[in-house]
Amino acid sequence: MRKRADTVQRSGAAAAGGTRPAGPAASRRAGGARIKGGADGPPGLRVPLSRERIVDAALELVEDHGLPGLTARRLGTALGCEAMSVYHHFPSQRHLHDALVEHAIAGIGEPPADLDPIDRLRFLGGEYRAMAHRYPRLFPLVALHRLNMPAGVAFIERMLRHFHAAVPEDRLAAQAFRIFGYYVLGAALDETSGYAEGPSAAVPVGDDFIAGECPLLAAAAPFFKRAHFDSTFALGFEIMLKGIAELRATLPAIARRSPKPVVRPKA
Amino acid sequence: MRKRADTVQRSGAAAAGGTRPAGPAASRRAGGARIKGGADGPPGLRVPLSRERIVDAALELVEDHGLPGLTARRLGTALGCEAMSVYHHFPSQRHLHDALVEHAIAGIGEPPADLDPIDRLRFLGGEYRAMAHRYPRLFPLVALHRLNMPAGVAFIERMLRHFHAAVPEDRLAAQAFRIFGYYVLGAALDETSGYAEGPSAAVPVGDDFIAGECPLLAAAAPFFKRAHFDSTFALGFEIMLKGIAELRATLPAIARRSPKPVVRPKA
DNA sequence: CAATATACCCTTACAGCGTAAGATTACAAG
DNA sequence: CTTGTAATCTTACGCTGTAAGGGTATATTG
Repeated sequence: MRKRADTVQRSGAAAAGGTRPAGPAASRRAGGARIKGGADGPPGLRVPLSRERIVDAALELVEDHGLPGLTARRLGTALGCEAMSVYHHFPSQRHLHDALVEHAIAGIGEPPADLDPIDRLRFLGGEYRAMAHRYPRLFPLVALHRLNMPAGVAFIERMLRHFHAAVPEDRLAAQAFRIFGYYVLGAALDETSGYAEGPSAAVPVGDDFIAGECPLLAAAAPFFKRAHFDSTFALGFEIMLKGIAELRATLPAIARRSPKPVVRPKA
Repeated sequence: MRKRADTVQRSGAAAAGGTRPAGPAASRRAGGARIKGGADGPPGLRVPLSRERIVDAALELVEDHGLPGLTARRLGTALGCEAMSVYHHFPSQRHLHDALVEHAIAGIGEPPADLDPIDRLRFLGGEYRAMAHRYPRLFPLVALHRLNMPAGVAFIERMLRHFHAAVPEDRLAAQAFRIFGYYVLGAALDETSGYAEGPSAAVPVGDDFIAGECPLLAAAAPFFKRAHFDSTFALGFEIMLKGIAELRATLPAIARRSPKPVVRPKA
C-alpha cells in the first residue's frame, strides 16, 4: 500500500547498465520453466503447491528444526519452490501458523458416546496430551495460541459440551473446563518443552554440582524423566477429575438437570 | 543511501533535545571523540552500563513491546548506548534471557515458617502466579525455560524442600511438585498468554458468529474473563492441594517419618 | 608525573529473517 | 491465435543477532 521511498526499480540497472537484456533470470530460466519442462528434470515432476502440501512440509520442518527453523526460505527449499511462492497460499506466516494449529487440534478425537461424562473428559485429556507428544516442537505454538479462528471456537464448543455434561451449570462448567485445561496444558508443555526438553540455560550447572549441592533435586531428578511422565500425569489427572466430579455435587438439584431457564440446542 | 536510518545518537540526552552534533560520518570522526568530553552533552551524564541496569531496561522493553520487542538495538536505544555495548555484559541474547528468568524467579518469596506444609504450598503457588502477573509478557519465557542455571536449580531445590515436608517420600514428593507445577504453570500461562490475552489468529471469528453458532461458548465466555481469574484459579488450586494432602495418607507410616534409609541434610 | 593495562564502549559488516512490489510464467477460455 | 487469471519467481527493504576489530576512560603501575 504505501510506496516505500521511491523504490529503486530494476530501472536502475536497466537504464544505466542496459546489459541486461534478459538478465540472469532468463538464463537460469533457460532451464526454462525450470523443473517441469526443462531438460534438467523429468517432466511433470513439479507438484503444484497446495495448502495441504505446505502444511505437511511446515510440520516436518518444525519437528526437525524447531519452531524458529520454520522460515519462508527453508520452507521453499523443502517444497522445491521459492520462498515467496508460499505466500500465495498463506499471505503471512501467521496464517500458516493458524493452519498448523488447526491441523494439530483437528487430530483430537471424540470420546466414545457411551462413556459417562467424567470418562469422556479423561479420554479428551489423553487425546490432547497425545497431540502434544505427536507435535512436541509445534506444541508451544498451539498452547499459546488463541483459539479464535473458526476451527478453534468449534473445538472449544465441542469441549464445553462434554464439560456441561459433567457439570451442568454454565459457570462451573466453564471453570471446570479452564481448570482441566490448566492442568493438561501445563503437563503437556512441561513434558514437551519443560524441565527435560526445553531451551537450556547458556551456562547450565553440571550434574556434579546438583549431586553435591542439591540433595533433594538429585533424589527427585529420576522421577522427572520421560519414564515417569505417564504415571505422574495420571496421578494429577485423577486428582483433577475427582475434583471436577465432586463439583457436580455442589450444585442444587435443579441445576443438575437444567442449567438455566434458557433453552439451548444440545448440539 | 550508504548509511540508512543511522545510528542512534547518545539518545539519553538526544531525546531531551540534543544538540545534534553532526551526521554519522562526523560522529565517527570528530564526534567520535564523543560524549563525555565532547560538546554534545553534559559531562558525567553517562551512566555506566551494568547487568542490573540492562536487566531493568530489558524487562521494561519486554513488558512494553513483548518478547520479540526485546532486540539488541532497541535495548541500546533504551539504555542510551549502542547495541553492541550490551554484549560486553551479556555475551549473547540467551545469557540475557537467563538473567531475566533469574530476576523473575528471584521475586518468589519464601512462605512464613510457621505455616503447615500444605499452607506453604498454597503460599508458593500464589507467589508464582503473582510473578507471572508481574511480568506477563516475559512469563512465557520463564515458563518454558529450563531452570538449569545455578539460581534455577536452587529454586527447584527450595521448592522440593516444601514438597518433601508435605509428602515425605522422594518419589511422591517429586511427583507432587510436578503436578502442582503443571497446574500453576498452565493457569499462569493461560491467564497471561492464553485465551484472553495471547496471540490472536490471523482472521479471528466475530463475536456475532460465536453468539450465533456457539451457544455454550457464548455462555462460558464471561467466566473466561479477567474478573474470574482468581476464583477459577482458586477452585482448581484447592482441588490440587487437597489431592496432594491426601497423597501423604497413602504412605506407609514409616515413610512418613524418614523417606529412605539414607540420611540427608534437612536444609 | 607519565606510561601502561584493563575494562568498557562503539563501528562496521554479514548472513538471515519476513515480506512488499512487481515481473514472469503456466494454463484455461474465447 | 489472443487474452485473462492464477501461480510462481525475482528483487529489494528494513529488520534481526552477533563476529571482528578499533577507540576511549579509568585504574594501576613505574
